[in-house]
Amino acid sequence: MKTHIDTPQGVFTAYFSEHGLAGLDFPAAKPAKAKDTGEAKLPATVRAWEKTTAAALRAVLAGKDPKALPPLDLSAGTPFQQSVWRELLKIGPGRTKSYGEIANLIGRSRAVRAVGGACGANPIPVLVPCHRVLAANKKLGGFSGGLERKISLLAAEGVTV
DNA sequence: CTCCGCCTACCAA
DNA sequence: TTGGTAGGCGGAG
Repeated sequence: MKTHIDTPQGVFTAYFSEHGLAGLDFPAAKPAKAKDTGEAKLPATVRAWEKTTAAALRAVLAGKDPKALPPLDLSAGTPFQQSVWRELLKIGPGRTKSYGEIANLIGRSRAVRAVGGACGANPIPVLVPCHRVLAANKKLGGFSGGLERKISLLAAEGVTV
């Protein structure tokens, strides 16, 4: 199910499955809709997750470490992608790693390019910090959500490239 | 099997 | 330094 989360950077859209947060979308470039009243119908569990998600999201956007994350439902990804995403969760605010380092950490030192693919397939940007992964030369690589966003997120954490 | 990608290391200008 | 490139790997069709 889908809900909207208000942040200083705009309204994000969160998707929840029966297992937890399954996806997150950046605010639409153009303001699609203004309000959402469907939240009143959400099950208590989902509302709790949403609350945690909102707090965590705002924390990261502010460059801080989220105290707690909602349960994440990464089941949509392949085993390889999930291992990459779990590795990304270990990167703290203001810290970065290269695609090659991630590859090493998950035991696929040569699968560098594949790691990039996994990052691009990340369904939960921001909370699963795909933006803290830079190219080998410590330069910006790419970012499916738009390089602008990657730059902003890093800037909020005090990282410049 | 083929094609593509948020990569890299390497080699030629 | 900049630019082109081939290798390597997982995912999608």
